[in-house]
Amino acid sequence: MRIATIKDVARRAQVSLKTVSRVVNDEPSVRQETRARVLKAIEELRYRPNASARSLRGATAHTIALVYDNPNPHYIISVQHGVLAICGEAGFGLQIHPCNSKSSALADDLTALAQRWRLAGLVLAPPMSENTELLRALTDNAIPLVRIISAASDPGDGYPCVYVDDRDAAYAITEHLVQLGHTRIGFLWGGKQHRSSPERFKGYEDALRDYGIAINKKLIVAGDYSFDDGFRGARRLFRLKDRPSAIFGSNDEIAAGVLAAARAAGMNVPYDLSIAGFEDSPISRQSWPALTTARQDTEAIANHAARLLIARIRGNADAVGNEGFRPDLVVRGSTAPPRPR
Amino acid sequence: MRIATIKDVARRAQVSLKTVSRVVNDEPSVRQETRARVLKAIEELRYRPNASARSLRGATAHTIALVYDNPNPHYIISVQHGVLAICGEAGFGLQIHPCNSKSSALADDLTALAQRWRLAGLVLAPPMSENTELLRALTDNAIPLVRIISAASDPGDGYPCVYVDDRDAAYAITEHLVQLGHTRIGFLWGGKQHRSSPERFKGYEDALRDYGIAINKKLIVAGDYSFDDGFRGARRLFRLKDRPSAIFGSNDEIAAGVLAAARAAGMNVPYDLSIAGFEDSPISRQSWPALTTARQDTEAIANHAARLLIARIRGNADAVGNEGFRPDLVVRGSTAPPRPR
DNA sequence: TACATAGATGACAACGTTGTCAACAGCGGT
DNA sequence: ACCGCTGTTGACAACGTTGTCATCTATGTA
Repeated sequence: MRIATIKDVARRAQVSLKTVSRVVNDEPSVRQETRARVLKAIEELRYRPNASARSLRGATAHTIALVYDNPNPHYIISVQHGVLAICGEAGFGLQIHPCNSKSSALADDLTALAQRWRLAGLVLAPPMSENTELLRALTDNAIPLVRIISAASDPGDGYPCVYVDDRDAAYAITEHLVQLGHTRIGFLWGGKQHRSSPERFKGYEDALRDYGIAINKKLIVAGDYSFDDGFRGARRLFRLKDRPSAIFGSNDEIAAGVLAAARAAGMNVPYDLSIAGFEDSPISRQSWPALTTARQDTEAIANHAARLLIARIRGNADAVGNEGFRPDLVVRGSTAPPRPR
Repeated sequence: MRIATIKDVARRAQVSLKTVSRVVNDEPSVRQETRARVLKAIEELRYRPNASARSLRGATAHTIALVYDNPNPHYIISVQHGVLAICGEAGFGLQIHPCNSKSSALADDLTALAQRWRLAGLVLAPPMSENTELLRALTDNAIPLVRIISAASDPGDGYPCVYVDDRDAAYAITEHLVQLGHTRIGFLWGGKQHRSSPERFKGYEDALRDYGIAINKKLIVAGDYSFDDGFRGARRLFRLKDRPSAIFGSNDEIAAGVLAAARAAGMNVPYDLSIAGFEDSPISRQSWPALTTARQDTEAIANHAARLLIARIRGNADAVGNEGFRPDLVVRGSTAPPRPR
């Protein structure tokens, strides 16, 4: 069965192509009666505008891309759904584009992608969103973009963004541990190329300083936002003469790794060791005990990013970022006061 | 900077539009020398064919959609990446389309989607792939599709598919438990609308029968492929007078729920209780002890589905499904011989 | 009555690409 | 010299839509 075109609708409704176009695009100056006739024809023929023709006529396709390189499926799916929801409302399509953030050809790849599909713009997830060189290359090619970054405020570098205050949330988590009575609190870093890592560390550092607890470098271990790194990092901390009584993992995966290591070492969480994560990903709820963490409303963040991008595409160059998303502390069973010595 | 079109290339290479088109599409009958001249111009102008124009000219866009309604992010991401890899090779774009498998408007939604974007075809993930009514509606609208299903062989109902032999793998898992010495083996069902659920149950049933162990209905609990159902189901089994010594959860989420319930009940896994899952999702590795499970190579399965779809789109209507994917048993720390009474 | 004004509608071109067909050159065979 | 072939190239239309401009009608005003 041939798919109906605007021509078929025009013939059936006894009007010109242009009038149908006007009805479809909700343009004014169509008589009520005419509009009704056209709508009826559209309905009867099950007419759907051809996106290819539309985008050929206009300068760009009504499609944006989501660019990411992040091993965390739950996070990515949330971002995807958040962006998709807005795309759906706005009549935009979405292309997903996982890629290698370390590739030197990234800028060329993305430019080629955008040109090939005449993409209207890009949403960049971390860590791509924090690669200034890339941002400049894309901007030089006049590709609209919005990025999701970790920062306390809009960095004001001219690249539009939606920002999440990881520092503040990490502060809250550390504060929670301190208030439980912990003073020896381990910290496991996330990946270095993610800006969220130093932000979260800063929150940890600031909280300790504010509560008058000295930073102990031995309690701080590098890592890469992975379960295995959490496991290894925890083992390293367990070998210290003076073990930490609490460990703050830079994300839930790391914290789950710490939990596994604690279990392997025969420790009883939270009594022998408190553990906190970050993100409120499913793994934090599906551990036993469930992990204290910081809830990030990733879908809302992605909603915001997509809305911002589409507003800019539509010509509202002043459309501005958010007032700042701030993850909320979620206290669960993995944290408790330290065991008295 | 304006994006170069085929016209610009033609002008610069001193040839006609059509000749450029021939070079771009690797058509024969272009002199070596001409081809080189055109390629040079393409390079210099960084020309990229406009996908919208191409698809407007042809019958459909070079874009397919992946349709799913599955709460498991790891599974979905794997399928996405598997499909994307093939799309990349073949020069196809991908639209992702999460949806509600229970929606009655699903067939209409998908038809509208396909028409609007002039999609070349659909890849359907479970459980959409197992909804015959939907398949018929799509086929009636001449929308090419390939589905990923759970079955021991191609059902031969005319809808092309890639199939995964869940029954066989579930048999292997059950056999593993039996061979460890378990005779009271609990089974937690997955979601009813997933065809994989009865398949996995069948594997459990068949193995028990083959080893002469009577099926005990009390040990079989309904569920929905979720952690929480695993938790609840396990608690129910724990209340039995004669508890199972092993529990087979229909997927890793369920098994992780069982593990949490066991932990909450103070049991020592695997000595007090053996637990097995299905899928080899990250949660199975990130539990402690890590879960015995069946490894599904989801990306390879998705690769295959995408290849099959694209072959059919390209006119090879006889392109046929796989020889059957069969998940492999992966033995980890969560299973051990039962404790002697 | 004439005239300006606004509202409704349509004709037409253009977006970038590819399929169809025609043109032309060079070649070997009659 | 003529024919028919093959290989190479280009002119042109068409895909479905929307922006531009022109036309036409009805209405209100001088």
